[in-house]
Amino acid sequence: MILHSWNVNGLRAVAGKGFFEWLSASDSDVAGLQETKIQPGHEADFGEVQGYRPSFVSCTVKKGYSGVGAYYRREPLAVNAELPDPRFRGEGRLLHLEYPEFHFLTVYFPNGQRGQDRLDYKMGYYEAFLAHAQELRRTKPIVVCGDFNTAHTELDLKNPKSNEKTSGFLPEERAWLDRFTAHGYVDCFRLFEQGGGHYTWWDYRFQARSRNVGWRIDYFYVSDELRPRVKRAWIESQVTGSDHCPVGLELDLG
DNA sequence: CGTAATACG
Repeated sequence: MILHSWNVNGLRAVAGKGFFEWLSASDSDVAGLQETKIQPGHEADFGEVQGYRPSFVSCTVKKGYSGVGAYYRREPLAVNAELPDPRFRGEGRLLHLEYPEFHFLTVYFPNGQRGQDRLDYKMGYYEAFLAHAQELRRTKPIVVCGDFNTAHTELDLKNPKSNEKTSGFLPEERAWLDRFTAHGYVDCFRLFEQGGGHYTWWDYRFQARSRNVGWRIDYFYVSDELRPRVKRAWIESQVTGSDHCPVGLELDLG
């Protein structure tokens, strides 16, 4: 089973820059998307295509903001939107597809760079998400992918020193990823690659991408019950169209 | 610099 995650930074924009060609060639069973920026009611513009069915969670509080979704060719048992905690509903940040073998969660975690209020919201979202994942995990294993908006270690961004006070590499944000992994969620990419220089996001400014001045902030984590099933995890850094690139996971479900 | 609406990342 092949899974993908991609922060597309506007589905309308990437649709004109090869998104559906990428999906068709991806061999993906489920592709989770973040920052779709589709408004409520406009989901029909991005319907079934090439054997894939879509599901979207739009932001209901800001036009053209946030939003997550998925294209899948394997039908889920159930579909849910957003976290149960009412403080963290409405921005279109979580899509949950339930499959027989696991819960598939795709998430766009808040960006904390706009100010203290948004950093507080991000940290609160992290805690509420962990509680929700732990609750779901009581029934079956978890696969979670998406834009976590935090680089975990010094290996996960080009310039760790100069970003120690930047949201996305703050000690408290990194400490939450420590806590998350301590609960038994495995960073799948790191099962296969321990070196630095592997990134999933590059600033549009300063020719950051051509210079590979990037951050690894898009991840696949699995709860450790699934760790023996992880066959492959990778970063598709050659795929353009967004300031993020896709990441992939292959599971051997036997 | 870029998306999509004039804010946000």
